[in-house]
Formats: sequence, structure tokens, C-alpha cells
Amino acid sequence: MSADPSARRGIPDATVARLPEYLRALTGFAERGITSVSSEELAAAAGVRSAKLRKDLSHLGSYGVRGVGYEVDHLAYQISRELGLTQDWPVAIIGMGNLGHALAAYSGFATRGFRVVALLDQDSHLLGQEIAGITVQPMDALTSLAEQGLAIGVIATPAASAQDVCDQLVAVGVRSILNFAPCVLVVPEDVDVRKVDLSTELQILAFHEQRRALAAEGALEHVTLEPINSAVGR
Amino acid sequence: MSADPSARRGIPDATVARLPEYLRALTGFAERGITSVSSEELAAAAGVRSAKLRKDLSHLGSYGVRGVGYEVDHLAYQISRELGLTQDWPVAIIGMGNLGHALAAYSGFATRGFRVVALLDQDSHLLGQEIAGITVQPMDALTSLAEQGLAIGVIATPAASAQDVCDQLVAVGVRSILNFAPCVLVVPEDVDVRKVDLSTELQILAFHEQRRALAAEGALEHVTLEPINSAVGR
DNA sequence: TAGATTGTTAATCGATTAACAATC
DNA sequence: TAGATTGTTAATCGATTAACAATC
Repeated sequence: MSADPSARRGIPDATVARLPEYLRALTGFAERGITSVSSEELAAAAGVRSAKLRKDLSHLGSYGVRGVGYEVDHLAYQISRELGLTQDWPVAIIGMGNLGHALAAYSGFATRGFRVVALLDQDSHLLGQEIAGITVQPMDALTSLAEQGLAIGVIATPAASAQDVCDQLVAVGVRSILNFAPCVLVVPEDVDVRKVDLSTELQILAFHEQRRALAAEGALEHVTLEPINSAVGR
Repeated sequence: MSADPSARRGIPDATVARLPEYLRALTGFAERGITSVSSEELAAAAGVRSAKLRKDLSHLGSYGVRGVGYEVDHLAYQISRELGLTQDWPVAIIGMGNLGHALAAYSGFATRGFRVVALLDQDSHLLGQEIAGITVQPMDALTSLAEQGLAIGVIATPAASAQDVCDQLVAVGVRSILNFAPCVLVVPEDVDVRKVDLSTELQILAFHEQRRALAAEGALEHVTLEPINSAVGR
């Protein structure tokens, strides 16, 4: 691939999804004072194979040195830039139940690149309460928040209100939504919804757990049970 | 595919990951008193295309009726059975910070198939406290829990303790782990780890958000911006 | 039977992997 | 130069999709 940055286009979704993990691994190396890593070392830390890592990085540009490896800080910066973490994205969390409360306090938001600018709830008796140093506002506040710039909406309401809240976010121009409610959201095609779903994850685990149990009792005679996971690769 | 259930083998990972969504959609239909659906209707409710839904279901067996559709209750049962939800999986949550607290109270666990049997924390001043009706126990309790049967461990500790907790779970025989800590866990290959990671999801959103911003200001001249998401398909 | 809809086929698309030429 | 490691190629693998024969 060309070294010309303007030629870098169309990074595969699967690659984008792994960049955060690479960035995290690089941060870990930097904290331990390591300034240079090979694709083999970085891949091991990120839990993938080195061929996949190199292929992924090749989509961003050519940031390694043959025979040497990657400079930790430089590669971390390039990945950060590609992910858009060199700027700040204002985030609003909607729904201040147990989950929203935990999210407001969660350090994941505190990572570089994101700033929780508002906590919203439609329940009037939560309004004015302070959570993690931020005052809970009513849903009406969305319009003025959007005017000040709001990039990401996090939906932590019950499933029954999620679509309504989503529609309100879309109406004020928010195009990136992280949905914790266990339901499918319908959005215009230029809106990006990602979903974090506990019970889906549990059910996927249950599937494999059952599979092992059946294999153990010999119910699946003709099946050799595949490794489900391994330290590298996935 | 054969109607013989013993011939149903090797359901693709991508299909397994969608089964919970189909099940949820079916539950929704059942609640509204709808007893029969076409692949078109069910697919729309689950946010996929009908061809994908039919292909997915074909891996489970032949549970539809040509010219008619699927019987809601029957298909829901078959998917539940395939996912292993017709039995109860004992779950332990480890780490009773904000997140663990929210998880303990979260209704996602209350869905059929899972039962939170223990809350654990290594912090001695949380011990004995009751959260969501369950008493917090020390990590030592893991051994006896495992003897009584423990299928799934949910790690809600800080990243720094996650690998240690994971090792303890693996040591007592737990082979299904849901990791909320932002780190890669190293496990034997017969252990299944799934990860729920807030900041990874945010970073993926940021990538697309930045992409839209750059496209809007014309920085990506040669790129037509692809739809990022749509109501159907993904 | 006529109309409807499934289950399957075959083509396409995208992701992964191993191997190695390029090159520090 | 000799050794090491990247970036890329090409083969493989798996997932998606549209179309349609099977069949209720």
C-alpha cells in the first residue's frame, strides 16, 4: 500500500474493531517503558496472530521498520489518529438506573478521546441529583446539548424506552449511538448504532457450555469438539 | 439439511451470535399474541435480511412450513434448546464495584437460563453486604461454589485483577467467562472468554464519526461514504 | 389448484492465514 | 554483509446474498 496517507481508504470493519485492542496493548508497553515492539510481541499482547496484526496495520500505512519492528509511541499515535481519538468527543448518557449510574462512574469513558458532558433521565425525581460530579438533567436538555456539540449518545434505559430515546437523539443530530438496552433500534442509514448486550453474550456462552456438556457425555458421537478459544487468535 | 437432529452439527459462530436476537424477537411476537410469523416478518424484527435468517435457521433444522411460515412458540423453543437455555446455568459475578453492582441488579441475568448464585469480592469491607438480595462472599468461596456447580464467571473487576480472577475461575473448573475488564485474558484453549468492552465500542463509534466529519469537510475527495448502518442488515 | 413461503443452491464477497520477497 | 522483521501476495476459509426449486 502507498505511503501517501490520502490513499488510505476503506479500512475493513474487522480491522477497525481490533485497533482499540492494539492501542491498549501499545499503551501497556509504553507504561512499562518499552519503546519498540515486533509484530510478534504486539500480536501476542493483543491476543491475535502476527500475520493478522501486520495485515491490519498495513491498512493504516507503513509505520514499521523492516528488521526492527514498530516504535511504540509512534504507532500508538497513528492508531489514535485513525480512530479519531486525537480529538474530544462529547458523550451523553441517557437513563440513570443502575447501569447508567455505573457507566457514569466507569473509567472507560475517562479514556482519552471521550468526555461525558451530560447525564439525562426522564424520571423527574432523579433530576438535579449529582452522579460522578455531573448533575442529572431532563430529556429537554438534549436540544441545547446538541447545539453545543454532542457526538455520541449512550442509551442505558429499559428496552421499552430505548427506541423513543434513540429517536430523540437522531432528531437533534446525534449519529453515533451506543445501545445497552436489549432491543434492536431502527435508525436512518447514516446513523451508527453499536450494541452492548449482556444477555446475548451469556447466551452465546451457554451455547458453547452446553456443547461441551453434550460432548462430555458422548451425545455428539461424530463430533470432535473444536477448541473454542485460544490465547492467540479468535 | 436432514431433519435428523443428530445430524445438526457445527453451527457457524456468526449464526450462533444472532440466535439470541431471533429469540428476543420471537418473545416479542409471542407477547403480542402472534402465533405465526414469516421469515420476512421475523427478520425485520431482528434487524437482518430474510435470506440470512432462513440460512441461519436451516442450520438448526427444518422448523418452518413452506407457504405458511414459522410457529412462534415452537421456533422459540427450538432456539432456546439449541442455545442451552432450557437448563439453568449458575453464574457468579466477581468484583462488586459500580459495574458489578449494576450487573447484580441487571435484569439481563434474570432471563430464563441464568441464575446468579454468588457475588464475590476480594475487598474485605464489602463482604457480608447484601446486593440485590445476595450476600457478597470472599474469593475463597469459589471452591465450594464450583463443587455445587458453577458454569459461568462474570469478571467485573479492574483490569489489574482480571487475569488473577480469571486464573482462579479456570482453576476451579469454570470454562465460560464473560469479561468486562478492559484487558485480554490468557486462558487454556478449552475455556471460552467473551468480552464486553465499553471503550472499544466507543472507539469504533469515534472512527466512523470522524470519517463522517472528514467526508463532510471534503477531506476524503475520492471516497463515497458508505452507509454505516441500516435498519435491516448489518 | 393457485398462491405463498420455506430451505437450499451457487455466486459473491470479505476475512484470515502462511509464506516470502523486500529491505532495514 | 548476515540476520531479522516488515509489508504484501496468493490461497483458503467462512459469511452473505439473491434466486429459485420444493412444497405446504
